[in-house]
Amino acid sequence: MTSTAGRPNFIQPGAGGPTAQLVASLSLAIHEHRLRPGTKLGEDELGEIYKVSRTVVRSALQALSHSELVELKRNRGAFVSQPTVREARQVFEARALLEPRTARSAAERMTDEALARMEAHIRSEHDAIAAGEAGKALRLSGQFHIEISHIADQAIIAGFIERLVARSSLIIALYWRRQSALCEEHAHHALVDAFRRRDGAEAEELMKSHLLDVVTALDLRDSPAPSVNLRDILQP
Amino acid sequence: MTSTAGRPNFIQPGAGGPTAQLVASLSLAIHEHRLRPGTKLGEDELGEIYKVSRTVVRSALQALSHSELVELKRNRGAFVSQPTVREARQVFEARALLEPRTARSAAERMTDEALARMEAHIRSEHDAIAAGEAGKALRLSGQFHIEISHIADQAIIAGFIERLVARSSLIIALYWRRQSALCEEHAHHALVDAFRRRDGAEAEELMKSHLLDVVTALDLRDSPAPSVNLRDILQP
DNA sequence: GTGCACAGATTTGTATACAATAAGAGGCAT
DNA sequence: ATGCCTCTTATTGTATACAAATCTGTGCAC
Repeated sequence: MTSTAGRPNFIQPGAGGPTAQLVASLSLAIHEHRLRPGTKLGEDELGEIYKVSRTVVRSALQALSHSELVELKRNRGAFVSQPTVREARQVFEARALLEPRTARSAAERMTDEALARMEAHIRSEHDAIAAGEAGKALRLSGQFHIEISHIADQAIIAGFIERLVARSSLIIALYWRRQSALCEEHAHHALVDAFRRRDGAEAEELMKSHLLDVVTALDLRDSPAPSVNLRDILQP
Repeated sequence: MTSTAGRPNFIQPGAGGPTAQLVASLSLAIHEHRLRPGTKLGEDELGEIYKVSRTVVRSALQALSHSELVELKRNRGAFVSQPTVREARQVFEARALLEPRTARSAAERMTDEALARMEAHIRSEHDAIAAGEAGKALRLSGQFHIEISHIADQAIIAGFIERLVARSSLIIALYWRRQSALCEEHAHHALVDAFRRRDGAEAEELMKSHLLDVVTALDLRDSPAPSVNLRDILQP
C-alpha cells in the first residue's frame, strides 16, 4: 500500500500544512457522524493517531472551535460540540432566513457549468444512499446547500451558511428522529429542477419548505446522548 | 503606576487566559483604527510588547484570523486584514439583509432594561464624539449594532452581525470618504426613539436607511493605503 | 457504609529550542 | 548598468520540555 515503507501516515507533507489536513480530517469525521457530539478529543491521543506533535493538534482544535464544531473547555480539553435544543432552533431560524433568498439568487445566476456540477452532486448523493454509506450521504447533503450558496456568489453569506450547515450536522446527530433520508433526496432533486429552469421564485419556495421539512424531522425536546472511543473511528 | 514594581504588563493573570486578553487588546486596537489594515503583526514583536511567549501570540493571531480581522499568510506572517472593494460591498449587502429584520425583532422584544442600556450607549457615543475621541466613537458606533442584535435574542444571527461589524470597521478604515460621524449619531438616536415606542416597522426602516447612508459614505472604487509601525500604538 | 480529604497520575497551558521557509543584500556575469 | 544567482539573515512552523490545573483512586474518619 505504501511505496516508501514505514510512513503509513495520513498527514502528508505539503498541502497547506499538517494543521489544515488535521482540521479537514476531523471535520470530515464529524460531518459523517463517525465522531459523535460530546466525544472527548484528547491532545496526546490525536497526536499519536496522526503522528504529529501536540502543537499542531492544539492548532487544529482551536481552528475547529472557531467553526464551532468543537468546544474548548479551559484546562479540561476539547469535545465535539453538543448544540442545545435552543441553539438548534436558532440555527434553523437563521438558515430559514438566509437560504431561501440565496437559493433564489443561485437560480437567477445559474450557469451551465454550475448546473452540471449540481446535477453531478445529486448523482453522488444518490450513489452514496444506494451504497448504504449513510455518513457520506449526510455530508454530501450538507455540501449541496453550500454549493448553492457559492453559486449565488455572495461569499460572506456563503461563509455563514457553511457554518450553519456544519452545526446542522451536529444537530442532526443529536436530534434526528426519522430514518429516511429519502425526503432529502427528493427535495434536492426538485431544487435542481428549479435551477435548470432558472426559476428563482420556485427555488426560494422549495428551499423554504425543504428546511421546514428538516426541522420537523427533528425532535427538539429532550437532551443528548454522548461519547464513544476514538482510535477505531479515525483509521481510514 | 504599578504597586508591585517591575510588572508593568498588560496581561494580567486570570481573566480567561493570556490569549483571550491579547485577542481583546488587538481587537480593540483594530476597531479603534490604531492598527490600520495591512499592518504586519510580527510574532516576536507582539510577544515582546505584551511579555508573553510566541505560543500565546500565535494562538491569539489564529483566533483573530478566524474572526477575519487578521489575515494569516503561510510562512509570511500575520497582517491586519485589508478587505477588497468587492468584499466591502458583500459585507454591506449581508448587513442589509440581516440587520433591518434584527432591528425589528429588537424593537418588538425591547425591555425597559435593554432600552436603558441603549440610551446609556448613545450617551457614551455622544460623549466620545464631544471629547474628540474618534477611535472610541467609532468602536462604540459598531457596538451599538451588536447590542441591538443581542436584544433581538438570536444568538446565531448576533454572532454573524458581530463579524460583519468587525469587518465593517476595517472597511471604514480603508474606504471612508466623509468626515462627519454626526449622521451616525442622529441615526442611532432615531433608532432608539423607535425602540422606545416599540415600533418594529419603523426600526426596520430606519436601520435599512442607516446602513444605506453608511455605504454611500464609502468610496468603493480604488485601493488601500497600508502600514505603520507598532510599538507606539499598543502602549495604553 | 458513606463522605471527605489527600496524593498520585493524567492532561492541558505555556515557554523555549530547533528546523524550514522566505525575504533581502551583495556579488558576479553578461 | 542590469539582471540573475547565491548566501545571509530574519521570521515563521514544529517539536519538545516544563509548569499548572484537573481528575481518579485510595484511605481515613465518622
